[in-house]
Amino acid sequence: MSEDNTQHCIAFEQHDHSQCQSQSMRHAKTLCENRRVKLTPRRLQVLTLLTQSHQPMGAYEILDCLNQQVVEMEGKKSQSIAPPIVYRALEFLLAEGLVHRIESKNAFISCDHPGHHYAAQFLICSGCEKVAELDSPDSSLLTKADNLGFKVDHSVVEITGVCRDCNKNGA
Amino acid sequence: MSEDNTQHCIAFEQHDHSQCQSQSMRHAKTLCENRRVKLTPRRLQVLTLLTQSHQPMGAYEILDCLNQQVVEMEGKKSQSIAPPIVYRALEFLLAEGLVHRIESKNAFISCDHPGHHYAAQFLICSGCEKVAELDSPDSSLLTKADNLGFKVDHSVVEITGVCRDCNKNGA
DNA sequence: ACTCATAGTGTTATATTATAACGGTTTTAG
DNA sequence: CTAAAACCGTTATAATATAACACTATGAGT
Ligand SMILES: [Zn+2]
Ligand SMILES: [Zn+2]
Ligand SMILES: [Zn+2]
Ligand SMILES: [Zn+2]
Repeated sequence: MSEDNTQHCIAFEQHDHSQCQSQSMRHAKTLCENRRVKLTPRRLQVLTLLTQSHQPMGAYEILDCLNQQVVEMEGKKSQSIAPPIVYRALEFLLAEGLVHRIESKNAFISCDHPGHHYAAQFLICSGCEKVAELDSPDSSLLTKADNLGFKVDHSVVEITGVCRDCNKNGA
Repeated sequence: MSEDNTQHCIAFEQHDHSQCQSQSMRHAKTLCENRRVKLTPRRLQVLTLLTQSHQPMGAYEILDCLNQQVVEMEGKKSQSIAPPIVYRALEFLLAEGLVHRIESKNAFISCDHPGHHYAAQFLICSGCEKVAELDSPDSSLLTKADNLGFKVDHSVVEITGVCRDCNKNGA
């Protein structure tokens, strides 16, 4: 059973995030082209916000950002955007595995590792509020479920605690 | 690593539930006495509902039951109970590990295995809507987190799929 | 028994998160 | 050029959760 224990949690580590972000966006575009699904301007706008922050955002937080951008673009005249617009974009992004929902925070985060989105696993630091996706999800749980004759559709794994950096600093 | 694979998920199995329920209640009472915390009438009332159903209930579903009971007791005259009453009872029961929150359903379920409530793990059947708590939670995930220098406070593990019975029947 | 502190309860109002329903516009397939 | 489907925008409302305040019961110390 001894799997590779060298996990990388990019969101907890120093990294060139502007490159990380543009890579995510490129990846998303390719993925949508390959699947013949449409990454429309709205969806792109929401995904861009999420990849930029690299952290969970609430639906209404995203909504506020969109409205900000509307003001900047069009000068304060125009109507403000309504919740369904955000939820619909999120629905698409979730379905394509480009975004995950963090159930214990009612929030959404862009996927770091498209490919195993059906079994994403997260570490959530209560110190710095950062959330990191495990890059090699643990499968022993799913195996156990399988042994019970349980056919897995989707798994939610969210571990809350204090990350290494916050442990160092807080001590 | 080869752990015991003989999981029992009592909520998915035939069992004498009225005995299961009264045992849970006895256990809760003893636990509260030992800890010198008060299982007040309200808290008892909410816990009773949850152990009776042995399934997740939403806060407002619980609220409706309470109001039902008020009507039965006092004849329809009296005021109806308000949300904070339920949420406060739940807050207590969660803190004592007598109840778990199912994040992916915004619902609450009584604990089958008081003792490891810090690391409960659930199987959620989308066929029969039953939810079962694993009686020996998998620890390999928590170990991985630990190896990353992450101090775990609380873990949420909720696996959605189709249980064995529903697989049989649905095929 | 009196007094204060604390924990529990009840009530009102409101915040936060999410969806239903409808109509218009754009895209796509035939 | 249509007709169907997908997408978008808007209004209204549903579902979930908490803030704030006042009252009551309990308990410890005097
Ligand atoms: Zn990054
Ligand atoms: Zn941290
Ligand atoms: Zn039972
Ligand atoms: Zn089932």
